[in-house]
Amino acid sequence: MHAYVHIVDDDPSFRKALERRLKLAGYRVGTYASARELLDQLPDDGEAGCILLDVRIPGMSGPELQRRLNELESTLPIVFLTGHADTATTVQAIKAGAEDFLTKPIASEQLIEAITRAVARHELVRDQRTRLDSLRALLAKLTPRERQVFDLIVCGRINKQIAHELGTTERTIKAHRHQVMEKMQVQSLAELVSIAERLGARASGGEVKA
Amino acid sequence: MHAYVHIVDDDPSFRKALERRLKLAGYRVGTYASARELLDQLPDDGEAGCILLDVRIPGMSGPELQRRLNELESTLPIVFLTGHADTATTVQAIKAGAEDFLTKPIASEQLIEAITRAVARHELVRDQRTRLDSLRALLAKLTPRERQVFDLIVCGRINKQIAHELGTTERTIKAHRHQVMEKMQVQSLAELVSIAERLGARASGGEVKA
DNA sequence: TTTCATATTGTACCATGGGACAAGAACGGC
DNA sequence: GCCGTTCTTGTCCCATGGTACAATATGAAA
Repeated sequence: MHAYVHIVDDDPSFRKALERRLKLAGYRVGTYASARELLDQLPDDGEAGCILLDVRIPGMSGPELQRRLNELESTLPIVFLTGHADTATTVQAIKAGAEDFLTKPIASEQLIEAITRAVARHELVRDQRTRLDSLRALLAKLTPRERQVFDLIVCGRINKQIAHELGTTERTIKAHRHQVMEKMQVQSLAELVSIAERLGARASGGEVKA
Repeated sequence: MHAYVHIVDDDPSFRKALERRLKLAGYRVGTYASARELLDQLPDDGEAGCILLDVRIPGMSGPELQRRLNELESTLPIVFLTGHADTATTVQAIKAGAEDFLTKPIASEQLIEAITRAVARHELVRDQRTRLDSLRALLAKLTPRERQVFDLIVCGRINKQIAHELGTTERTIKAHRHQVMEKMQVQSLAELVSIAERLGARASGGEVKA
């Protein structure tokens, strides 16, 4: 495996030591002295890996970096690694999605274990993300009108109703509907609804607004 | 609000003090000296509330009780409240879904805040659970045959294919299909697929096994 | 044995979805 | 002005879904 571990810590000697340990374990390693540094050369979500992050670092703190990465929709799991763990910070970090929260000094064995878990999870969420992105890309290719029709279709409306709601004819809706099925690359209504559900792009609507 | 707070702690004086504090704040309170005690008179998930749980209690530990409650599919959020918080335990508890992890002594303000959050979340998950249970109940009312048809319908198969796969006629499938729509209380295929997605009871199947 | 739930099947008939074949109108960019 | 995209609409025809009206068969339960 060629998983990439990104170490963010302000202590150069600690970074070096960790880097050596991890490279021996077969990981590729990137080191960063600050949150800023990591953000500037943002690691590629595309390859499996994780972030080893100190809580208290100069400038942007570990948890702040975590929040920033979440905003950027990074999928890289974060393993916190800190000398001084207070409960509130720990709770916050895990709630915010951190994969783990470890305290220095840490036994290699434990560290590797945590990294292995993190990398494994990354592969899962990364794949999941990729699939969703593909679907989102398809959806984005719909024209505004097609998107309207899409929404009504997955709400269970029939062509006649859609035509009425959009102030056009059934024939027109059939045309749009055809385009929607084509662009979304599905053969059945079931698949279309399934996609809508997974994208959260449905209004469940059983009720027809009279 | 009449939210119910369930206190599990082996220290009688602490329980009493906490009980007083919370009753003054307008909560209804149940106290338990051990995990066993709480499990024996399992609180009703139906009314909003949460559990205040000490980590180190005689017999079953806090985290063990948490695991047990998860197995029992309890929706009551757990707020851990302990004198001695080690990082590993904290991480585990939050990962296992605990709402919060606080340390004694705790200021009333902070405690109430955590409880308020926990109760609010409980109302959400409880409602969510109720909705899912209703759907599951509907699904459970399908006969084995109807369930087979349901599965194939939400995979996007058409009657003809379903009939072939189940070794029967299209007409029969129409009958079952009618029953399925009736029992699941839906008017459209879209709704049916939506339900299947939410219950995780679908095989996404776009591919027809030739 | 009778009764009920389940599974099965048939014949019409109508509503809806969807494709083939064709084409007009509005709008923005080259 | 010409071209491409989008939105629009029509007719004909067939496939599929859905319902009404009926009926048979099997197995378990009363």
